[in-house]
Amino acid sequence: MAAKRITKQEKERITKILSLLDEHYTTEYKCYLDHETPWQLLIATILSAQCTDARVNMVTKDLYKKYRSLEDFAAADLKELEQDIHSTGFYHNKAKNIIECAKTLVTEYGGIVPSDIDALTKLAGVGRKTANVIRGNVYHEPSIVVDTHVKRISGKLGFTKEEDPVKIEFELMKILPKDHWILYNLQIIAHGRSICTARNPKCRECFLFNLCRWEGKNDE
DNA sequence: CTCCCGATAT
DNA sequence: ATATCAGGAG
Repeated sequence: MAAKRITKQEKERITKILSLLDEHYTTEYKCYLDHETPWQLLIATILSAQCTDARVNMVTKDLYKKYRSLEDFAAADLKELEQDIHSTGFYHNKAKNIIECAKTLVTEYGGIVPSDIDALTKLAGVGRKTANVIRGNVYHEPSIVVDTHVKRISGKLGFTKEEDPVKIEFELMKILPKDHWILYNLQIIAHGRSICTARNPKCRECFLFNLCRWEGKNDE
């Protein structure tokens, strides 16, 4: 794999951005989705598609009291589970996927969430983003999670011009140091929620203002 | 590319 | 009223 050629100035800009992110946000590998076990994080992440993590945490709080194991989810009644997760949206697909995913984990993986990217993405409702969340937060394997915030903000920062999440993932792997791969996602989510929001980003309050390449900066 | 979909902020 | 939220599958 040919290394992406980056100018010295660009490398310094990236280093400054990462160090400012470290300064303002967490440097812990602490996930924003509440969970006690790997399989709980997997289900929470499936539920998090197009839904705020605050909402997911409200739902999982009761969900994990009712369904105490993967076996419970595997044996769950579809309509009942749909009601249990209703407020997260996409509840038909999510409920169906969670049950199928739980069944596969119980019957084929002995109830253990795999760390292999291919094994993970074969599970129902688990795509590349969810798989990388598990790899990073459960197994601490360096991985780049490209969610809506990483996609939006990486583009604005000038880290990538790609639109496809997989291409963005590989671009970021080339320019970000490996020890920041997991952290980058967590910090960008925090930044994306507080300052670099999708609508009306608060560029004036942004500590990355002078390092950002976005041409639509609102700076009066 | 389209569909899935409720809750919330603007 | 509408855009957006830790996306994934057909």
